[in-house]
Amino acid sequence: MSSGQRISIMVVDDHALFRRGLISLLDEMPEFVVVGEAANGQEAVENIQRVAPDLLLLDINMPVMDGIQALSAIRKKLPEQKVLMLTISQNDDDLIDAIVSGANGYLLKNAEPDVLRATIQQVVAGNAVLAPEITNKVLQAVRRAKTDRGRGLLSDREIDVLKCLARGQTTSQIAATLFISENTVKTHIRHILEKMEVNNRAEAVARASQMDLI
Amino acid sequence: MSSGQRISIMVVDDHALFRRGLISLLDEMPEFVVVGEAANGQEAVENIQRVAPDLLLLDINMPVMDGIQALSAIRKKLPEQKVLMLTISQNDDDLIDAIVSGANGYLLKNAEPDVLRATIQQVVAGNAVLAPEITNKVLQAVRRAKTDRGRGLLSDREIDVLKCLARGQTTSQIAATLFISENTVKTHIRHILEKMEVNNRAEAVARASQMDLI
DNA sequence: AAAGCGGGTGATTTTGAAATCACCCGCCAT
DNA sequence: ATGGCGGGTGATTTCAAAATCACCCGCTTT
Repeated sequence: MSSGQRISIMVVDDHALFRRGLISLLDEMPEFVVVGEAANGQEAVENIQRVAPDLLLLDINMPVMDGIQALSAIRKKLPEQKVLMLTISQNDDDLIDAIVSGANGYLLKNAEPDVLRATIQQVVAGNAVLAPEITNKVLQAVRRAKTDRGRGLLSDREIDVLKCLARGQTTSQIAATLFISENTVKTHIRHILEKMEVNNRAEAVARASQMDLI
Repeated sequence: MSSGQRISIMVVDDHALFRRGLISLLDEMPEFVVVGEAANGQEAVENIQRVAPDLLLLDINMPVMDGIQALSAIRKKLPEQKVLMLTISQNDDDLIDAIVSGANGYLLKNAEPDVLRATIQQVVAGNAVLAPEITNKVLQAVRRAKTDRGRGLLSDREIDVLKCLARGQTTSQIAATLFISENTVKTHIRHILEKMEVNNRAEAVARASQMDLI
């Protein structure tokens, strides 16, 4: 789409009244032109190449084929296609699935028309845009992922030792607390330092704290 | 801060000219009042409780103590403190470290004043806000994390089998391809279905494709 | 000089996952 | 009835990580 031309949009939603209302709204905006519509994901996948919109507005919860499956299929066929999810779902799994499947944006249906307009323009311009509440969820997901990765990195015993370190215990105190020898504690600490790629126990504790491991 | 009052801000940046310029800019905005400043993370940590701003504007690359370390320390002391990173760094590690350490927003120094104004208001209102380029990076990080988790979930052999399944091969064809018995292939498939929490091989292939495992 | 501390190298045993395979069953097509 | 297919249960061997411990060294404090 060259400079000055209108952005072409395809709208996918199973609720006819919502879809048609949205199309009316978009048609009233001089920057956009609605070039296609579909009532479920399967229709979207079947028609998108023929319709060739600049941007696909895609609901998630739909019959026949949901928005995530449709997105996956579309992403395979059209790697550069801009897709903006427009849904009521704030469900973490839906959100992560949408992102993993290649969504360029995620907006909630409670957004104001002006927000939709600005978001469409941003996404077409190459930026990822999330609804504010969704951004919070994504950041929380990133934090959880880091904590989970950390937990997967260290064994239960190593975490035990790390917790003792965080309480300021010495090697011999930790040995007494966990009923193991000092030499065992030192070996666990060695593995902790290796796995976390840090140089000493203070750094390990700082890193573990940051990762919510302890 | 009650309705109608100005948002109080503390600015942390090691470059005096930038910091002072930013403070002038913020002071010109009727919605804000700058109540404190610091030239490094350590000063920020030391002073924030006394200063008690509604929002902390925090650079990352600073001497003495960087913004990430400061953020971690501040987050421990003041779990509800709003912190908006303001940095030039688009480095993935910095970004993830900031998020993991509890940043409420991440803005780049190339943002326009109006964007800064709107972002501060959004963050104080409880929303997480990221610069557009940063949102893209976060989404990519989420995708990578999912793929990495998938790779960590399955052994190399299981991935081999999954790739064969994706090519449409049958159990006996896979056995021939990998030089193992059909029974071995079936065991691998069983473990794949268990680990991915799916019910059949088609679902496993769909999920693996979505996760960029194959 | 000795004790206490953290950091380092090396070893052995145990444990659980990985990788292998056999066999059984139901369904469908021939 | 038979063959081909996917799904299921169970077993054995191998291997790498987990968990354990011994010993040595340098530094600091007493």
